[in-house]
Amino acid sequence: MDSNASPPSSPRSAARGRSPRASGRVTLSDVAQAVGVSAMTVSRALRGERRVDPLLVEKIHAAAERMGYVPDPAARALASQKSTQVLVLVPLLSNTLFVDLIESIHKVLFAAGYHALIGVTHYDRAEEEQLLRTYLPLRPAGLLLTGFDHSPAARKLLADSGIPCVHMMELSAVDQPSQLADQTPCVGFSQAEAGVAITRHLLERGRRRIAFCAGQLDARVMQRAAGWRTVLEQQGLYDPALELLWPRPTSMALGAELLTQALQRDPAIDALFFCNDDIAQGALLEALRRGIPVPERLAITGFNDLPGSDQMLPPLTTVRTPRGAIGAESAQMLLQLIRGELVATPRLDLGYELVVRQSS
Amino acid sequence: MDSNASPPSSPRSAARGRSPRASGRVTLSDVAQAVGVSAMTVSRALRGERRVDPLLVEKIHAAAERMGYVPDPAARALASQKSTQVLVLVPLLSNTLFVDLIESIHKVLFAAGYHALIGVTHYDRAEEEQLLRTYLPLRPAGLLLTGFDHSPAARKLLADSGIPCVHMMELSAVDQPSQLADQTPCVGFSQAEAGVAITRHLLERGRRRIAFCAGQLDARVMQRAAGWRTVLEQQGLYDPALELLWPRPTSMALGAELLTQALQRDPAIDALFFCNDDIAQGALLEALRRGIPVPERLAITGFNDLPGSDQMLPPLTTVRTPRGAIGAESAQMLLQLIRGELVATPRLDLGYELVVRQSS
DNA sequence: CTGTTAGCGCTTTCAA
DNA sequence: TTGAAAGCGCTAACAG
Repeated sequence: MDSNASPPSSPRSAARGRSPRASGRVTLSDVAQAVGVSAMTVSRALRGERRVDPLLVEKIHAAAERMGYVPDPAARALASQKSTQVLVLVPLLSNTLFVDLIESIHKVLFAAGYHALIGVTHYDRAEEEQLLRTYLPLRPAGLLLTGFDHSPAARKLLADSGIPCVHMMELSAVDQPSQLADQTPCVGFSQAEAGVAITRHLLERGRRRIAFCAGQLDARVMQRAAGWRTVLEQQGLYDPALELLWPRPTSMALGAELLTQALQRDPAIDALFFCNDDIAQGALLEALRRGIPVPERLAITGFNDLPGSDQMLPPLTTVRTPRGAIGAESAQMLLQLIRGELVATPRLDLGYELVVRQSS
Repeated sequence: MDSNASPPSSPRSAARGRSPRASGRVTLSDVAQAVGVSAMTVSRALRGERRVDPLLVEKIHAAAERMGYVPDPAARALASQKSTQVLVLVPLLSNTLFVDLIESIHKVLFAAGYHALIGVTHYDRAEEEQLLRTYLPLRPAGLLLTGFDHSPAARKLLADSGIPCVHMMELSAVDQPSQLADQTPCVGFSQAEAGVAITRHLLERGRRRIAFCAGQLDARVMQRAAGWRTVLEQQGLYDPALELLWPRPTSMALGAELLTQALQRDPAIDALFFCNDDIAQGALLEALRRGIPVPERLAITGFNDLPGSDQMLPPLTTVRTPRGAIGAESAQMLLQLIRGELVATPRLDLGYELVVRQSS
């Protein structure tokens, strides 16, 4: 046979002009050729697989570095059916709570070579579902979702995808103490217990008519409400008129509004338990404006310990929620799931801390 | 030839058991087979290319829908060297400013079939550079960056990538009014002019000793400072002692601290121009705590008109920045660049609005 | 420990 | 207007 014979043999090797479709980037086989090994070996070496000659590994790393090789995530995702993206869905970015959550997630994932793809649901199950439909085809390596409140279709998407998923901020219900807990991976704390703690604190301070004021009535807010209600019912102090629920988003202005409404509805109210610090801050300022002494005439408490709560007049009593830790631990747990490792505590309770300042 | 003859012909067609590497998802050829056309036609039809029989288009859409076909972004990116991701880099998420920016970017991009990939630089050029290194290989369709302050290496990465890019929040410098402006695409407003406007307002209110108090000394803050300085110099009122610059992040607590420092340094100061609303709010609360009458004894102004500024005691005078519009217009401009369209105004000035409330 | 082969699912290119 | 062929850059699967 003539060695000048046509195509079949080594199609890429002598290719100087490259294929018309080539992207121009340095590829795995470029590096392989330079080092004098196969592309597969380079692939293995660069991914840090075992069973590659350490000397080769070194040479390959050097060549890759020198040639400016950067792996192509699309090719990798297509070939391996995996990506390094982790989809993170939060309800909102305008609450520092979720920003803190995201920051710590990002830190843990990034260090492990994964990337957070952030989606915002605006507390809307339909929007969450659409985001899942949009981003699941990207084959994220894992999912980090806020809460458990998903549409049935979203649940199905999640289940069908088979992608590991950790739920953040709240804990799955444990029906019977004697019974084994639900094994759905989740990291958070008991929102209901935190609601109980704040309410008990107000009772200890001698408050009798404690109103619960909330906006943005998501599942977690309602759990706090349940905690509050339980305590008041135990004490025979519960009255439905003490429940001020506002379905739309929270804001400082809403706090002023709810304080006004509460006192109009029942002037005997002596404490306001707000579901979030931002409305509590607004209420505090409204009290200042109207000359209502806090805490003497009215105790005010918030939730989450957001920036500025310690600066208020008076500083706001609140519950510090461990969102940084929740983000970090969720990401860590997800990484374990992605790697197929056993998760020791798939239902991780990180607790909360009552921060008593001068507003109560 | 025996029709039972082996492989070469139609390798995929009769494949029931599929290849061992197949992902299980419905592919383009599945749809093609169902409709009885080639995969190429399905590809064209689904992407809405012209020159496909309208009847076929309809049949193909129906089949795709029925079979649950979802395009594979990785395969698409690999084959076309394009993705639908747009990389959005912001300094911070804990400032509502950037959250508003992101929200409106997301809305515009999502509607056009693109997705925002959010990265946070923490005002750190090295971190920005690392993010670019990490995400540029994803072949984002475009880039949306905050400001113009990039490391030299980052500049090179940007230039080499050839990916369209719009800079947000500030405007490129125009050296000579008569000269053609720099054509780097950007959407924002003149930070310096806004600084001038606030300072003039304070002068009009009869203030003489106006301090500039800032944290997080990024380029935009320094431009506001320059505006302030220019005005004071024109009036012969400039004094370096009036400049209180704090390199670390802003917070309400910092506002309290800077107010204290300013009055210690010079008790004659009669106005404080804060670079951001959060520190201004902190200062306002500190004034309240110390019984300093605002604005009688001390005028206080902020920047950005963040949530809560209208709730303060007294409500805060500030500059409303058009971040929503900046996000939307930047995204729109980027889409034009991606599509190779001509951009009418590559340097888009969206202005600002002085919001005079009772603190000045 | 290393290499070969054969795709992943899509789109570019060119021909009909 | 449609299709066939080829390949984007990488890795799974199997040999050796």
